[in-house]
Amino acid sequence: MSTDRRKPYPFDRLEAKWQHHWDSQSTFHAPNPGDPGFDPAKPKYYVLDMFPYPSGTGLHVGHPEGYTATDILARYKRMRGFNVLHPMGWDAFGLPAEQYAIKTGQHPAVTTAHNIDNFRAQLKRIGFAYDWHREVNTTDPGYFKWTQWIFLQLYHSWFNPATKKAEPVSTYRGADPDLVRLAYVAEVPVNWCPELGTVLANEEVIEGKSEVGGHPVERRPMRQWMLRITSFADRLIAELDGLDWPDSIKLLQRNWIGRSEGAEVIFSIEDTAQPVRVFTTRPDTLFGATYLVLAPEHALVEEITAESQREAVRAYQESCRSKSDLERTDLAKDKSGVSTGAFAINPVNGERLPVWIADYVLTGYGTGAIMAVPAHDARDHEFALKFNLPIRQVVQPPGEEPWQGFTGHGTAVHSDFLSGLPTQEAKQEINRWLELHGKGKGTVQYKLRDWLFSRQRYWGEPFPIIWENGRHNAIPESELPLTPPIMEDFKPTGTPEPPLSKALDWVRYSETARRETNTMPQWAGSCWYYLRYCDPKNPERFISKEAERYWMGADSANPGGVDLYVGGTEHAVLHLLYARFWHKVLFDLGHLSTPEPFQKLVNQGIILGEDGQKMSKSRGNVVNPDEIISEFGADAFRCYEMFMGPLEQMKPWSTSGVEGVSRFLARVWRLVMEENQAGEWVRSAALVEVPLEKPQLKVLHATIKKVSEDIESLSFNTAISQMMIFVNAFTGAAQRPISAIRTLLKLLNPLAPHITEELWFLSGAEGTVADQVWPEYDPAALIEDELELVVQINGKVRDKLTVLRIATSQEIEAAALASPRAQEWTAGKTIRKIVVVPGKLVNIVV
RNA sequence: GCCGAAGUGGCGGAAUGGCAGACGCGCUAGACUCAAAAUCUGGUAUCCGUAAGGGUGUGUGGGUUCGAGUCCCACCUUCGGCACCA
Repeated sequence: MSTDRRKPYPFDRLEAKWQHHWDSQSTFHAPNPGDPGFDPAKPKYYVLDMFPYPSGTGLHVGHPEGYTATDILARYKRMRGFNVLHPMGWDAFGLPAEQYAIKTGQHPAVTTAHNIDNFRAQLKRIGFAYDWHREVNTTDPGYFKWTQWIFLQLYHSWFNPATKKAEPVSTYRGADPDLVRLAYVAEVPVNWCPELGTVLANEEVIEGKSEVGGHPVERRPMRQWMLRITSFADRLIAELDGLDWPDSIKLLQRNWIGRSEGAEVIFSIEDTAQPVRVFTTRPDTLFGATYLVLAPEHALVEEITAESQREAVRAYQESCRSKSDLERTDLAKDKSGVSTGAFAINPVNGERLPVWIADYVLTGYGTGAIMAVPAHDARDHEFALKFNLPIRQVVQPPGEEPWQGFTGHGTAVHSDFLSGLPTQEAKQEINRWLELHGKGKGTVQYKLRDWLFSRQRYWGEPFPIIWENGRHNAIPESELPLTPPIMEDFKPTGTPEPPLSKALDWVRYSETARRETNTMPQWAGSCWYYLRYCDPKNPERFISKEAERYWMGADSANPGGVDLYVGGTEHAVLHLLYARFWHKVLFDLGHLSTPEPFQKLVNQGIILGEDGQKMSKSRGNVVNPDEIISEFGADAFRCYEMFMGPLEQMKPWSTSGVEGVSRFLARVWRLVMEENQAGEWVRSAALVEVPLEKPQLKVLHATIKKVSEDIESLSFNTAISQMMIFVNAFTGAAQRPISAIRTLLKLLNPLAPHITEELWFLSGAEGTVADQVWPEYDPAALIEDELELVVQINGKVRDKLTVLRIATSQEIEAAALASPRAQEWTAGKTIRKIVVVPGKLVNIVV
């Protein structure tokens, strides 16, 4: 494809012109309450993109998919009279910048600034209607000052189980507030990645390897900052209900939080003072327990292990410790474990149960100990078979299924006072019994763990914390922002000591106090950026009360929060969960007016390469948006991305598809313009002020209706189809009514803003399209006097019939029966039934 | 293994239970042209038939209905997520 091929219309010139116009006029600046130009009569609309990490490789075609969708909504709502907040910014802390910096010796701040300039230029080239006055950057001290401030809110708060809310830690009545803070320090087994020189969150470890780079990850205990997100588990589940999110994403979050109801049961251990607590979701099977299993790391193992087993237990613990997570969680492997030689007493019947340790029991979940019921649990069953432990039925399956290995609900058997009860009732009964006898109680467990919040990196927000005499303390708010030290060498130390520990002057806070040298994870900045956009330059607060109430608050017409949030599914769990958590804490503390940040969420599907495979450098199927824009223009690029298919769906790229959309835009161009003898574009002589013919009127109003509805429902592909139908209908006309063409320009403007502005101007209209009011359709124009009906015989189309719109069912029936084809098909047959669907069809059943 | 989403022409896809395949790509014929590109006009699921017309057809098999791509049941395939969570 030659690049000097003649352009179907001069998009290169006109796109640059309008981008400059929007920039210089601040066309899409949204005023806050109190700002000049603010109109309190206008409703607000907050439409948000997931801001990008400004990588060195620049924008790929996946970014603009979601960004174009929100841009269409922003421009559409603006024409509908809304005050639209549509901002963009940079999630610029993070590992790649730091690693690139280490490789090149350039400071990450330098490369980050360069990458941001590149991203901004690329986005402007696509013509997005962002309010660039509101740009935020998570690495800007004016921004991360407030990230640190929010951390201090967490640090100074606790979750009051009585009120189920975050409260200032001063309301805590216990002795040591450090035990309950939402931000706390703990010695926890963490995912240590030697290659990256840092700890990773569970979420950042995929199959025992780091999500970034795929390096091996091992577990080791380390002192870390944690955020008590588990306190909010119930609310994070419950408050999903009111959100307009895809059900699949809500489900993903619920599964991630992983709430399960069950019971804690207390087993005493022979010859030991300490009892073992186990968690089970099937307390109804307590009579079927034949042994206990503790996680190898369980605190009681040391105490209870019999002398004879001490050696074997120690060896097993050692082998587990050296295993990577990958090996340990490999499902294909055999069950392993050793006996401790100790015996537990089943509280319900006094039986002696051997106590084992095995790595299929995890330290981090429940109590780190289980009662094994091999008859009715697949893992226990496998373990019992391998080690020849007894298997005892206590549930009778409802059908013909064999009881051994049956894990469903049935009826309790061989279970004393539970026998005969259905599983549900048996659970309640045994919970009552346990509580009555002080042997346990019903509890709830979550898969969600507290959020491991510290990283051993340079390029992140420093914690506003100092250490003195082994105790941590917050620095005063007046010392924020706490900027990282300027360092020549910010390489990982190779030990768990973070790079900041090398900046000795910075670390030294006072004679006796030292700074915390960990930094926050990349998630921190993205947890609240949507709030900062509302009031991006405020030096006094992270967001002013007024701005928060206006953009995020609820009113009678609006449940509050961001009105539309579009981004990829890769953030369906972590980012959205973390941001909701912070939002709830800030809400509880009275800083925000609604408990949920994102009212409506839409996930765009990923764009595959032309070969139907995931785009990747190694496959060589990556599409560069810059090249597409150079060849076809930004409008064609935008429209093609929207025309590919439904927004949420995964779909392959097709460059010839871009050509098709480009042809469509060129046809729009030629509705208004034509070439003269000299090959210059001049206003078309066919464009005149004439009244519309009836069929034209119908197409026009059908198009207004369809495009309006389709934009509201984010069905941009069919909106474009309808506008193609419009263009096809008007292209052939000898005289093209100027009013109808201008209406099309308004409808097309949100999708293709440059060409429509230029044609608006060239057609001699006043002002700009962006400032026009969105057109309304006239239902009367869609009504025809005569309708074409389908005549079916036994559900098959046999004829067509034109009837008056006002015809009665009887008249339609008669006309259908009289039609020649119906006569043929019904000849000699009995008519059993006639179904008339007004405006659609007649079905004759013979 | 569990959970979720999806299967429609050569391709991307469209279709409040009511004419399956809108719109676009590709292909194809024609117009314009010395010619090509571009542009414009028409055709394009499949089988039988010169045609008129008819049969078949939305992953597979059943069902509900006057009527099913759409609703119900079972199954197959693909993709995504979680994964020894007791």
